[in-house]
Amino acid sequence: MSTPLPNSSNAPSNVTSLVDRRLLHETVIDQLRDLIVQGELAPETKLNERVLAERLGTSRTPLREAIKFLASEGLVELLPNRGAVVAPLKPEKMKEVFVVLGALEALAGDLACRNATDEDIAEIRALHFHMLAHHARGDLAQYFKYNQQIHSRIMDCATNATLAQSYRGLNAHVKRARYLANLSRERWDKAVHEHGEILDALTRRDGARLQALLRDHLANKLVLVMEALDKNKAEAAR
Amino acid sequence: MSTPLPNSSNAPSNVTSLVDRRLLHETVIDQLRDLIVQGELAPETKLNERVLAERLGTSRTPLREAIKFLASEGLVELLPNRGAVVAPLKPEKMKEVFVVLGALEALAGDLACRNATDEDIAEIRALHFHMLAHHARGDLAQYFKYNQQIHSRIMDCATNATLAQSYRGLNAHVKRARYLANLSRERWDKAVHEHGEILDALTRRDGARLQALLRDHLANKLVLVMEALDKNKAEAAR
DNA sequence: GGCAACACTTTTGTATGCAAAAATAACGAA
DNA sequence: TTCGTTATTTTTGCATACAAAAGTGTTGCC
Repeated sequence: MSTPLPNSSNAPSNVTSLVDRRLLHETVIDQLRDLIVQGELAPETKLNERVLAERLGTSRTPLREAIKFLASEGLVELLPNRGAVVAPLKPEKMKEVFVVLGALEALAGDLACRNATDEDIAEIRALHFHMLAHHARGDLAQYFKYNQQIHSRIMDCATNATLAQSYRGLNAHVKRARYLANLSRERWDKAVHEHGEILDALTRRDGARLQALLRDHLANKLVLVMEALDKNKAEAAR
Repeated sequence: MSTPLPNSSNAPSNVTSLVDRRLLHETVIDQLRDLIVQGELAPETKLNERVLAERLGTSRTPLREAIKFLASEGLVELLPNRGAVVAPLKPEKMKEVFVVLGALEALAGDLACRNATDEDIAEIRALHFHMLAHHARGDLAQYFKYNQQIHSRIMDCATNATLAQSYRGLNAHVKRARYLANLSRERWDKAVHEHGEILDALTRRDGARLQALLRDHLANKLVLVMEALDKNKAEAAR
């Protein structure tokens, strides 16, 4: 997968190629995570080591290490003596994740109100308008992208790497459900409106208010995901 | 947890020994985590694969898988082409962890107030008195044990496995700092008093109050750990 | 003595090999 | 047919082997 820049500069050889310090099993972790989050590997898919290793152009050893890593993140489940599967998308699990995510985002919002610079907030406002543009155009994919970026920026403004990491891990689960969403225009408009309020609270640095807004925002998103999950299940049963 | 009833019936032998389904790399994960949390492997210790594998009576392959798993939990750090080290105990990191842990415990407390049965609370009260006993006796180790159990029980009462897992992961970091504590009697008494209030709030199922108490309790603990960390650093520099 | 270049050792990262467990297929009896 | 049993294949789990990188020591030069 695209060997990154095979040292095109004619630099002296003692420079231990600052580019490809990337380890194979780390790229495998990222690739595998992407496959799962993008839904390319559907929930409950069995991860056949031989096949996957070949697909990723590596051997089983780094792949197995990557699987263990992602197992700790919860994206895959380890079945003793039966390998691993992509973690199922259970409604019950989703509820749990959203509750925790709500607490983490609320915390991030509160911290962000204290720690964000005016430039940070300006940048989030810019992203917000980009998002509005894609909403107006009805471009869901781009909308999601900027939506994620906004939440991600708020998280960054909290300046708590540990918080950010916990968030990312749990958010990966939610991202998997994204493609199910199939947002109604009404819901979509509502979510956008909520984002407006979120931006306001952040601008006013009203931590308590922002906390509440983010929690609600997530609760609404949960409802959406649950509906989609139910519909999906109904279709599968049909 | 708890392998469910190891086949007490005299069933035919085709039942593949429900007891030792435990996989080697899983036991290695637990062993290694323990070594780190108990402080047997001090922060920043280089994890020599050959040596460690021998020590744990296994080969490098399962050990490396375990290391990747714990890296995702944050207990070890991966250094590209240079192996792995036990994650350092940085004050900055501790602050971060405590903030997140505060949010998670607060959430757990709130949920516990709604979901705990009266029996659950009775059991926590029992543990509380055990803890008081060990406090009275000045037995710090046993005190810590029951202290942990109480917090752990509250977490269980929240009945959110995802929350519990996030909590455990972060709490592992804190546990590592435990042996540094060197509690003054005054501080200790204060912590015990806080626990009394925590039990009260839980008994009255006052979620808002319990949240605040747990957050404060953790904030106080952070102060303690920071002092210990500073003292430790000062000694190391001397 | 200090330091740079080189050879050598150790350690990590990846691939492969092999044994045990699980999945699957083939077979036979009710 | 359907179920249960057994043989075969596949897959996993662990150990080992090999190559590349990092680490260490030595030599020679200033």
